[in-house]
Amino acid sequence: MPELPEVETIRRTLAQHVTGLEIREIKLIWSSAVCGWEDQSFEYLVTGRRIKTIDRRGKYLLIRLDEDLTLIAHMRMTGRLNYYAESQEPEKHTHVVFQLEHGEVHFSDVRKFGRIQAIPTQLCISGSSLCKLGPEPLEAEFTPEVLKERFGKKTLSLKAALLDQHVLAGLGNIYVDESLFQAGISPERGVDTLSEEEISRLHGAIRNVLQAGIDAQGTSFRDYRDANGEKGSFERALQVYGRGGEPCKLCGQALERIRLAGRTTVFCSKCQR
DNA sequence: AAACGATCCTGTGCGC
DNA sequence: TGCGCACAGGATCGTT
Repeated sequence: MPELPEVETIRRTLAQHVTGLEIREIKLIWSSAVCGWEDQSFEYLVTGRRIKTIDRRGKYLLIRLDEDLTLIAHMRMTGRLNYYAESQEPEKHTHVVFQLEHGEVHFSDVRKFGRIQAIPTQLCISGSSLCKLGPEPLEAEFTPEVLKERFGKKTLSLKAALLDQHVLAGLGNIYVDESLFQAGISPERGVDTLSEEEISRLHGAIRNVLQAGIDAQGTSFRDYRDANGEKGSFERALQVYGRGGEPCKLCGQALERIRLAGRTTVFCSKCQR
């Protein structure tokens, strides 16, 4: 499932191929995957525009086009953006094909949850759901003090808080469980029970884990691929995610597997307090 | 206001 | 071997 490290990897691999290229034609195979601005169709807005840069905010990919238009793409669980230098027949779950002046980009999604939306760039700053997102965990402005402030007066579990994109942007089920393991803190703890030292440890663990994920080009537990169709390698470094019942790599005790905040949660009840 | 559950989808993998 | 069902999960919406 693309979380921050996976979306960042897609951003980097896609940008290498498509920066500066014009979008010549859109093929909509399943039109619900895209959404235009007001009554204008997605094809009308996007066709003929040039790709300037590609940014990322949390798990959102922001494809900046000229004339101040932005494509906001979200992969949800199984979405993919693939670049092909040569024209390709769309695969079974490909919903949109962007034909560029060189090559094409295919947006595919088995579970049909991913979306691409075209909106005026200024609306990304005020007026879209993007401006409600929490801070970027890898930016210098994100400090332990900011994390504490984001938790505020909430009383919910750490698991629920860290999955909430309004608290902190970019974490999903994999990296929340991994961060909490590295910090040695139980996902069941309320956010209001952490000491200063624990907040600081959690902050450091989140940044470590996300950076390691990016360095490994993401986690390909199931469906994730980058824009070149390559898998990531971070699944080999996973300490807890997907390892319920298996021995903890630190103490050997069997890892707990519970349901928390509506998500499968794996942790070590001995190492995480 | 905060927190929780239901919803959307389809492929995978399990049990019988 | 084959069938059916639970499960996986991010964000949004509605309800408590």
